[in-house]
Amino acid sequence: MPLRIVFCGTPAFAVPSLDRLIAEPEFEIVGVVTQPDRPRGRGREIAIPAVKAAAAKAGIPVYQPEKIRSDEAYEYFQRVAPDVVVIIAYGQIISPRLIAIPRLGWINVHASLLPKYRGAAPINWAIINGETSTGVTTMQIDAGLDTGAMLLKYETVIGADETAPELTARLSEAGAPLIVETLRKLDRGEITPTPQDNSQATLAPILKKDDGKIEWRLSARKIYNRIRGLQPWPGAFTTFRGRNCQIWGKPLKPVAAGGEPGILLPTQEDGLLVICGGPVASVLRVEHIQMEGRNRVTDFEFMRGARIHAGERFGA
RNA sequence: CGCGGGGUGGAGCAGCCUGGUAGCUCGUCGGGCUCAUAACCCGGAGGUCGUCGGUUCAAAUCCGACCCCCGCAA
Repeated sequence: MPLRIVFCGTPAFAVPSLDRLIAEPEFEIVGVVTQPDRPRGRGREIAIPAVKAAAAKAGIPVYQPEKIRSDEAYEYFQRVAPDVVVIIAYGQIISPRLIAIPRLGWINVHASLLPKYRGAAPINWAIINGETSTGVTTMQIDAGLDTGAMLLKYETVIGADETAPELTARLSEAGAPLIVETLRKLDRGEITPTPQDNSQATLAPILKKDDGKIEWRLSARKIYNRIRGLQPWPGAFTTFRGRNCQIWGKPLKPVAAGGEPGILLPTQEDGLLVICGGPVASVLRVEHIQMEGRNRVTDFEFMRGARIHAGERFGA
């Protein structure tokens, strides 16, 4: 008898795990639950969740409740009667009565080494905080926010220049074999859940637009961590001549340059530099910039069109 | 019908409101200067001004439709 699984998930991060579970004969995906199709992005066009597309491709029935805590959704889970529910980046809180339904519980794949970075944006905050390693943890869902007992972990080094989308893709792939192994061992009773040490817990709250606003008083290194960690949204942005602009760049080693953080230093050899703060003054090399309404361009191209005057600055 | 900005020689921009010789920086080609240079000087080539239609004696510029790109918002 294959293990009967209901899979809950929404964005692309969950797809590798779903695909892997579908491919394993010892598991049977009896249903996929995902968020409703909703208007998204420019033009407010209705977007189909990545998980829905993947489920449809495999011919698995999809259920898209507006609220998973509704009576209707409760009845759905009772009727389908899974042995276990796998939930990855679904996007809604699960109520205790739902958690109680499957005999093996609800198993979550979380993109951090718990109890660090509980919450919606663990990958982004790990990079923003300059962590050098992170990972994926499988855990049992309980009533709290990513507080359940841990099952298996995968650890990996964060590349010095790795961006959030890159790390997301890697951890997404890493989650697939981990969830398979977790379910397999859980079914055989080969795993002892390990409670999280709450005293070590940290939070990774969902990103806000404002998190991307560049504070030029920070060190170039910290700003760089934000540039890497806040992709693809909200990105790291500032203002130039009263208009918003997205910034990509990296710290430049030592450059003797004083001045207020945010001041621009156009150079012919090293491109567009910006004075940053920190314990000692630091400098960020702007590699690419995108003014609102314009395409993303290199700093050299930007300087040609913008004609930067002495003393001009970002974020003024 | 969510809000807004933009598509101008190879690149980045100005010009549009207040229609009438298409400008600037860079690149490119030729020449000059220099020990030398991505520096400097002189000269040249290169543009259906996103597409279609309308108004006008005249449209990059005003009006309409469409295509593509981007920011906000999610």
